[in-house]
Amino acid sequence: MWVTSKEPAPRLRKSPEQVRSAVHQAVIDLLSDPEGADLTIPAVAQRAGVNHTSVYRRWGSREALLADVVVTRLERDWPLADTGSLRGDLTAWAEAGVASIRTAEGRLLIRAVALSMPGSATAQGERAQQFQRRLGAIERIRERAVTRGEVPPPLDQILDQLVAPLYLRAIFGIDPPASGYPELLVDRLLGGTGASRPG
Amino acid sequence: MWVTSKEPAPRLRKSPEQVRSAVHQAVIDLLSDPEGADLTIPAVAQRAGVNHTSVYRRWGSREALLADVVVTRLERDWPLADTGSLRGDLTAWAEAGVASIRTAEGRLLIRAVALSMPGSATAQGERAQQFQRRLGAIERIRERAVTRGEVPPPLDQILDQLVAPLYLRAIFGIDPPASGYPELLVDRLLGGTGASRPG
DNA sequence: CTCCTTAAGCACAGATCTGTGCGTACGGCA
DNA sequence: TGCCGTACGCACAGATCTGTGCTTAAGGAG
Repeated sequence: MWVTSKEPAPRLRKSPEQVRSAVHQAVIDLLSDPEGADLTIPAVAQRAGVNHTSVYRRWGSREALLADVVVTRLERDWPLADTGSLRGDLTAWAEAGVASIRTAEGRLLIRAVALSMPGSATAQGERAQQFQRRLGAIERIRERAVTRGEVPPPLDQILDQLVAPLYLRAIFGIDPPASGYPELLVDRLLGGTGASRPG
Repeated sequence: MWVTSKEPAPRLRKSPEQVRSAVHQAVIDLLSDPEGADLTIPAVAQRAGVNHTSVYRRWGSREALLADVVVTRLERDWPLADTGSLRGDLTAWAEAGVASIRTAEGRLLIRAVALSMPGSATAQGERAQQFQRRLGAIERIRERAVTRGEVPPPLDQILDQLVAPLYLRAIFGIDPPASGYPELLVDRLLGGTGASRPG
């Protein structure tokens, strides 16, 4: 009894880059697509068309994988602009954020920033630290402003009035006002028209 | 070969209320205590000294259990005050929030509000809706203000300037400024001293 | 072309989670 | 006191996740 085409199954193998790309996309898909798919490593691997051991060995854990995807995509989709002024930089940053929030993927990524942090209370310092890294863009904006001779608001205030609204809306899926939102936030932060100019 | 004390193991059983209480506390403990304990139902049950089937049958899923704990505790720890004025109500609400944020348990609960939502993008509407329920306090504060003849800021603005900073700090474990923070937030929202008085 | 390092795929197994059926303790009620 | 519904604990089992050892394909260096 012969089985036709008994070739030993070409076993086509993906290159490391293909694996990386496919797995990343699979994570996004699983976060987006089904209702409450629980983003397990076998599920990701299957969706990516990759053996699950490849994922286990490369990333080690679900947390690490998620963090990798989030950092990679967010740094690509929510970049740091350099417009030459504090107000311009903050507005550009907020605009990029609003644009991200308006896409399903963007909301998922920002939300995952909160989820991907180590979940314990003991690790609260870690979480703050990781988040601070994500806030590197804000810090650099402030530093550039100082170099220029501008006086930026303290980080706490930027957190409260610019970062927090964007993150809250992303996490809970609340649409931002239809138009002028980035400018509105920056105006509230810096004052009506241009209050942050040096003396 | 006789085994000494062959009594059939008294099989001491907890009452439903004891189970509920022990399980709730176990969830809090597991969220707080270890590094990255993953809050599985067996783990919760073991920590609570309860059979895991009890948890499965009563709550059904990890998500439902977490949501139950969060709602119960938050409504207890972050209540809604009635001070007789919009400014007073908002300040009291913010003060309660800051107090919660300063405790490890409070941060965990608020953070869990975000985590306990159904994780899919499709269910974004649901998440917003659930969050809106948590915002019932804010809505009631606004309604009472309107009844009094005051003109409260739109919900969006309260979200941006009062709710978002508190939630962001809770989720990412960023300590609020040492003193005067609730008043600071409310002042930014309503204006320096008492701008929300009716005409 | 050959060697060599890297990493993907396969087979297999232990651990853990999830869920079901059954017996029975507890509290309320007549 | 006896009956009865609720729901807790136990035993057991299927599914799924997590991880290991091995083989082998792919790409670069000499």
